[in-house]
Amino acid sequence: MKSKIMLVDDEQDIVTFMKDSLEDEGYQILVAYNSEEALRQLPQQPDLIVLDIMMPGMDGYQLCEEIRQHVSCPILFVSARNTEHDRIKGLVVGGDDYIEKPFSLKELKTRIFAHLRREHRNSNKAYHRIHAKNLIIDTLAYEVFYQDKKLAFTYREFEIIKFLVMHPNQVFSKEQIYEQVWGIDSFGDSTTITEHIKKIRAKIQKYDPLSTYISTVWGVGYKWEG
Amino acid sequence: MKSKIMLVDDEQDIVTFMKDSLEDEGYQILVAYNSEEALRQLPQQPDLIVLDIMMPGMDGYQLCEEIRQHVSCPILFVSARNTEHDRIKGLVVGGDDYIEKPFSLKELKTRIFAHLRREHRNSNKAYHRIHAKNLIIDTLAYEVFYQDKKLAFTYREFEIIKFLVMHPNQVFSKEQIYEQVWGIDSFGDSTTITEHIKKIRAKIQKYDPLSTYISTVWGVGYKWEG
DNA sequence: ATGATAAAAATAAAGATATTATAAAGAGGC
DNA sequence: GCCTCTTTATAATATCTTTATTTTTATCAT
Repeated sequence: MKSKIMLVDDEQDIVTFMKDSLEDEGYQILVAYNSEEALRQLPQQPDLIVLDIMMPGMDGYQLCEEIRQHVSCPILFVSARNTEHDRIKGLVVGGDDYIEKPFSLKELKTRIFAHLRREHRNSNKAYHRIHAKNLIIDTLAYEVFYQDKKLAFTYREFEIIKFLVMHPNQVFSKEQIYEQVWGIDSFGDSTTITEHIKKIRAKIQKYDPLSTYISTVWGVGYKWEG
Repeated sequence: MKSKIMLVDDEQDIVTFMKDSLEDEGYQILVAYNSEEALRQLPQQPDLIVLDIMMPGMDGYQLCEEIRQHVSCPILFVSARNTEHDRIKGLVVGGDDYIEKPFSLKELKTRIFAHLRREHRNSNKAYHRIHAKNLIIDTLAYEVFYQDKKLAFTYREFEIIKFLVMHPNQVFSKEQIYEQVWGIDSFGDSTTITEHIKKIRAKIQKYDPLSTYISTVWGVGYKWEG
């Protein structure tokens, strides 16, 4: 899946320069030569935005604040203005990074890469140990602990727990869970989820009878209580 | 909720300097004077890590890679080494930012704040939370809150609220609502909408008897007051 | 204006339906 | 053969829909 990057700068040469180079890396690029164009393209949901500060009309700072009303992706400022005050202001208005002009392409690329990787980490929640109430779920070792006791879950059970735990407070239908755990190309009856959930609940309840970990949202699905 | 920040640097003066200043800001601080200490404290799950590169024993780059096996929080490098190559390497091994020594406390604080804010944005998934007067509607968790109280809505009720909330101040006929919530191919009597609206109103009114959330437009339909 | 009338909406409660929980038996893999 | 997974049947609930009745609202004639 290609990441979408929006470049906002009134200097066409620099934009072209960045665009070509980033396209070589396999990114999909959206270009805007002023703030209004940028806002118009926002609905396309870029994964990252590179923003010049000095632009005619609405400047980069204002644009950034505006963008933040709608989108939470990383925003990198690029600017020739380079006092500490400028850098701080960039971060204050909602930016995530600040690169001085002139910059090397290599540094730009690396920073973009680092930011996207972090977004990816976040969406993946690649933590390998997740604490959830009184449980600790080790997604690599396939182990669940209640305090020092190890709870024994089967493969499917664990996969279900893992999936839910990684997206706490979000309701998933039986079908969604089935698809996630069994794979998109599996065909089978997702009523088996009900049964697995029951087993999971029973095992947890044995150690922690008071808390609810997986709750049923009637007519919708199941949800991990975070 | 205080954020937990871990400082890793072998220069004790600098650590103390940062620690005092960050504690003033209300952060909770963990201190490590070398990489081993840092790793030992990792299970305490800091929300952000500030990392010096040049340290005796395992250096900052190696430590960063090690940390990344376990934890996905933002890592800020702080270093006197300041070539482009150094900065890039920091990002490559999994860092999220690079601050040159000597740095101003103000810039350090601002960057820390910006990173934590981003984490917060990500974990909050604020896009799925709609604020409407005194209610907060969480479309992923299928939950509605009045201040801190959770209101219990059934599936259909929730879907109706969700639909109306997403188009505030716009009147929809019973048929339109029915079509939206039940699906275009459903056939049934949309008088059931009346009943559901009643239920919704009753539940909200229990907590907020003064405001009107859903108003009736006689002969036309219902409307969410935005 | 006023009151009668008709239409729409609100209410209440019972009946019907659908979803989930439970239990137990059967199938499949190592 | 044992463990896990899946299926099936049944029970328990929560939810949805319908119906009947009352109330509200708008319209219109007087």
